[in-house]
Amino acid sequence: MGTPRVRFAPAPTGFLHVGSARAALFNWLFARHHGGEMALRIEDTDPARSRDELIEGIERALRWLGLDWDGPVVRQSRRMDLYREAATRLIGDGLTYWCDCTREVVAARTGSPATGYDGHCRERGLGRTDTTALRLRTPDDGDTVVHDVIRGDVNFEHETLEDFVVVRADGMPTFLLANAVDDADMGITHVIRGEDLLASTPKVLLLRRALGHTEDPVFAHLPLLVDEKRRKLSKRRHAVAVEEYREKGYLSQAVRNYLGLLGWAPPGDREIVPIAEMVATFDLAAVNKAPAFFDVAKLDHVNAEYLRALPVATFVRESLPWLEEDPPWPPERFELGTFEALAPLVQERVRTLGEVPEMVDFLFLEEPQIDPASWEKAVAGSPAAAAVLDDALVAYADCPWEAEALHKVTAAVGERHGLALRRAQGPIRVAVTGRTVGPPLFESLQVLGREPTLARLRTARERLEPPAWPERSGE
RNA sequence: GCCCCCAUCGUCUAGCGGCCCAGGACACCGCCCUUUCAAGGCGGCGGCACGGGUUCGAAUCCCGUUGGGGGCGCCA
Repeated sequence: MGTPRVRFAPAPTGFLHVGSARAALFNWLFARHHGGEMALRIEDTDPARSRDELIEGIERALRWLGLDWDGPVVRQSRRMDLYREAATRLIGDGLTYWCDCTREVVAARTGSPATGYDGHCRERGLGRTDTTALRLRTPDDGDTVVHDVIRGDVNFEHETLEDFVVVRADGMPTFLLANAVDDADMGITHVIRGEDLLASTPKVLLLRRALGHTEDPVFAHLPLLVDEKRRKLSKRRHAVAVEEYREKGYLSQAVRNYLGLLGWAPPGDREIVPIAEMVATFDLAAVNKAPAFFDVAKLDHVNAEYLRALPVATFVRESLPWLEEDPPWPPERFELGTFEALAPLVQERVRTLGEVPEMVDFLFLEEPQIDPASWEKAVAGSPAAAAVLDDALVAYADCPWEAEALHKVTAAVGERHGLALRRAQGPIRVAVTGRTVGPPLFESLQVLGREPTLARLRTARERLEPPAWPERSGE
C-alpha cells in the first residue's frame, strides 16, 4: 500500500475513554508500523462540546500514553465553511430535502421510537428555515458494501437506510457530513474506529459518493471494550477515563501495553512487550472480532510487572506524588531518605503506586495505625505474644541495629518460647507496623530505628495487658 | 420491531484443515521457597456454544440454531 494516513477522531468529552484510547493506540500502531501518519481530529460540531478545556484533557491523556500525532490538531468547529460548501453542493445536485419532523412526530407516525425516519418530507418541498434540517435522500434500491480489514465485506441494503440528517436546523453539520468531508479532505486512507460505528459507515459512504468521491477508505472496526456483563463500557458504571488510571497509580506504559492486548496479541507467548516491539509486529488484519472485557485484575498484573522492572530511583521518583499529596501521615514527618531505604522492598510488593503509602505509613506516623483484625490474629489471639514482646524488648535494647542482627536476635527470642521465627515475628510486626502484612520486618525495623521500635513494643505490651499481676499464667 | 456484528478455559488470547484428545497469560486452588506479604519455582482446576454438512481428516470451511452485543438522534 502507499503511505497510509489515519486519524484518531474523538468527540471532546473532557477525558479520554479507555475505549477511545485503545482506538487511538491501534491507529497509532498502524501508522507507525507502516511509516504513515496519524492525525488528531476533534469532532466538535456540537457547539456544547467545543470547549478548549475538554480538548486539552484528551491531548494530555494521549501525550501521557506516549501517542503522538502528526500535524496540527484539526478542529471541526473551525472548518464550517467546508461543510457548508459540501451541503450547498448536495442541495444543488438535488440529493437532499428539508424536513421539519421532530423525533416525537416521527415516532408517533411509525409507532416506534426506534424505527428511523420514514421519508415523510421527501416531496413536501419545504425550504430552509430555523426549524428544518437537511436530509440526504438515500437510494431505494441496491446496496453499499463496507470493506473492512477486520470483518471482511459487510453489506447494507439501501432499503434499510433511512434518509438521515446532514445539516441541523441550527445550520451545523452532523457528524456524518463532517466526517465524510474531512476524511476525504484530509486524505485519510484507513478508518480505524470502534465497532459501534459500523452501522453508520454505509451512510458516510453514501455521502462521500454524493459529494463526488469515488475512492473509499479502508475500514477497520475494532471490537468493543465491554464490562463483566458484556455491555459496552459506560461512563456511569465504570472507571473509563484514562486519567483515572493515572491517578490510581498505573504507569502509562502498562496501561498502553494492556490496551494493546485487548483484541490483539503480540506474536509468541509474550504479553509484556516494549512499545517498539508492538509497533514492529502490529497487524491490523490480525485484530480480533469479538468484544473484549476490560479486566482491571489483569491490568494490575501488567502494571506490577512494569513497576518491578523500574530502576529503584525511577520507582522512588514515580512514587513521590502519592507520598507527598494527601498522605496518611503528617506531611512534615515524611523523609525521602527513609522511604528510599525501604523502596526496593516496597517496589516488588505493590501493584499500583497508589498502594505505596499504606506500605510505608508506619515509618511516618507517630503511632502505627493498628489494624483490629491483625491485632486479634497475631497479638491478642497468640498465647505467647506477651512473652515474645517482653523478650524482644530486652533483646532489642542493645543488639546491633541492623537487619541481619535483628533477624538472628528475633529467631533466638522465638526459640526461647518454642516458636518458629514465622510465629515469633507476628506480634512484633503488628506492634510496630500495625498489620500482619508488609515489607520484610527486620529491614523495616532497621529503617524505623531502635527507639521508635522499642516504644511501639512497649505500647503494644501495655495494650495487651496493663502492667499488673496476671490473673493466671498461660500454659 | 428492523439492520448489522460476534461466538476457543471465569477473563485476555494462540490457533488461520492434519504439528491440537487445543498452547500461553490473568484470576483461583495446592505444594515448594520463605521473617509476614509479595516475587519466584512446580503442579492443579478449566474451553473449541449446539446441530447439520464439506473433507481421508475440522477449533479451523459452509449452513442453521441458540446465545451475546452494537446501531436505528436535528449526539458522536
